[in-house]
Amino acid sequence: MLRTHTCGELRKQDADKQVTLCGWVDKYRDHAGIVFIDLRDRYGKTQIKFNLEDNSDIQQQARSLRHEDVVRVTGDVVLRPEDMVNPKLDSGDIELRVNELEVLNKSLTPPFLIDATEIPNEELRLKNRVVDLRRPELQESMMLRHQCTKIIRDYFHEKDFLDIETPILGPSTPEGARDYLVPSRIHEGCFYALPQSPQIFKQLLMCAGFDRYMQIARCFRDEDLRADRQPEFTQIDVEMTFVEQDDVLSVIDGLIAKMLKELKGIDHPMPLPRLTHAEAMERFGSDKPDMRFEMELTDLGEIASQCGFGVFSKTMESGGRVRALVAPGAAEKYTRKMIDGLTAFVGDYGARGLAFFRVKENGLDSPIAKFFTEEHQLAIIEKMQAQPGDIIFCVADKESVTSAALAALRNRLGKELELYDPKAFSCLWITEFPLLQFDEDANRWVAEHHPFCYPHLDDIELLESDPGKVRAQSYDLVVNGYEAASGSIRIHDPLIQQKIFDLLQVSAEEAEGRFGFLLEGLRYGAPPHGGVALGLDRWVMLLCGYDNIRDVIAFPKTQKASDLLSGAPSRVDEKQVKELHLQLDLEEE
RNA sequence: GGCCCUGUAGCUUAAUUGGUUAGAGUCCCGGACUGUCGAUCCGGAGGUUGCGGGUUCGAGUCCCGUCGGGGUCGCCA
Repeated sequence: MLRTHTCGELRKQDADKQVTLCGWVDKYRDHAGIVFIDLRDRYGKTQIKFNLEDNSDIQQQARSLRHEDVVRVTGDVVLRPEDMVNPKLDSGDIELRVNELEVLNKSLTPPFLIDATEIPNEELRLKNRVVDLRRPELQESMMLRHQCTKIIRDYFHEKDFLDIETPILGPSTPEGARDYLVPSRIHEGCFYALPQSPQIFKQLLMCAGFDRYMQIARCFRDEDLRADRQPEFTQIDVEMTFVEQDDVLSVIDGLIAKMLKELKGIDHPMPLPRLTHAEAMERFGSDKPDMRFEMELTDLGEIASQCGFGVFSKTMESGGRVRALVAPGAAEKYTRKMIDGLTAFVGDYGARGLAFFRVKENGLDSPIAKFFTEEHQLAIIEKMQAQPGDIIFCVADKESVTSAALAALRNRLGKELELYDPKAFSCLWITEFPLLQFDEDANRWVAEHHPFCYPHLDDIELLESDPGKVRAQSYDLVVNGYEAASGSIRIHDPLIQQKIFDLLQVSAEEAEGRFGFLLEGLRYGAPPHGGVALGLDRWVMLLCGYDNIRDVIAFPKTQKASDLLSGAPSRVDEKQVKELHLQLDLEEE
């Protein structure tokens, strides 16, 4: 080793030792006669000093050191004078009195400073990711990510799970997200697809008797990006044999308890609370409600039907709904102009308007209050359990719009009104998702989760009579309003699997062609099985307290799915294209 | 595909809302300084205001287009 110690480990008790450190020049303070440098590596910082009286040659050389130079220094650990101790530094009791200096690599002037209190814009950071990754925030998020996967691997190992790898080059499957395709050189006109998840392969591992499987698996989806979505991301993929839903959930409960305890010192109530999909939609308008605060939706349909406000009564007549939420103490904080902003905001979710009432001691204050009798006003206040100073926001529309708009409004108000501790964690399971959803455009049923979910046992008969009412044995883990895991009990019976494909209008022939290898697996003694996949990136993001997944990925992609560091994706040689039997149809420049 | 925000020295930003030579901090370069730790002090360099066009006597500022970055709706089994 070129060093005897790291920059983070020297303490009082190391005084008088001769040591060698390597690291980056973090800060330098040149006083002519004495030069101080904070030397940095991933373990911490140690102040090193060059005294003119000790060695004028080395001291002279030290004066030319600049940010990010890489150096190796040897010297004596000395206690700092008592009044020169730096309490901000873990190693602040000591410093290194250098008597040998080797510049391992002189750095160009970095595009931005590592210790900057001002964070450079993200484009620049991504282009210069190597420098960016030296920033303490990213160093910490990478370390936390490692701790996280370490805990996960240990946990599943202790519970007899096997880590088995599945193919990256697989078949393209028709349902679901858009695939990233890889053309085959050997098979003309054929393509591999990168996995959207190892779903089918892990089911086959269950069929093969591996009983308990886990993998930290990279997944790829060629869809548009979001703050919490990257085209390639990492799942903690889990599958178990001879289990029911409760078994899967409690294994994950144990993992979450361990992660929150060991990484954040949090004792989350266990088992994690559960809510059916139907109840979540009714109470929060969302299948991923942020449970750090209350603010539930309330149905005002009864009053809306009777009132004199045409928008409300007509919505009810046409089979829509009028639902509302209470923004506690918002009456003073939200001006008319700000409420107009909220109206535009819910417009993004399809709501054509946002009715609001300021709650007073003896009634409601609103441009539309005149359409409501005193009796109705009091009934609304009673029903909403509103207090003077609150604002009641209502959306009247078809049910799906009231849900989407009010759920989004709830999240926004919760944040703006500071209704929760941003450092808190609140997890819950959402269960019993609908198995199918009717796609109006395609005029057919599509799988809500994926086509391998086992229907709820009580609903099997509905598959024929009323497919939209069939609940799946599926579940999502929601953390602070983010979908942090998702899974289901799978179909292990090829006949039921075929029935689902029929409903999805996937013909037997097509199913055989696309999923034949799964169906075949199910035919040779497939055991009941089920599993779940956790979004690792999102978990690390939440554990770090970030609202952006890129800060927990070493080399992330931009919203347009390019890597500003490597330049991917990029054009390739015509020769490579030809070898793959492809022809590019590009516009001439 | 839609909507919104954004782009000014290497970096973080200001520019009195269309008005003189685009200002500051930091970084960088030079000088001073033997106990700093956001070192301090003095001096210097550093700008095609992303790019292209338009309106105007005059554009960093307004308009159109375009490129990059971000947020979001659709999309994401």
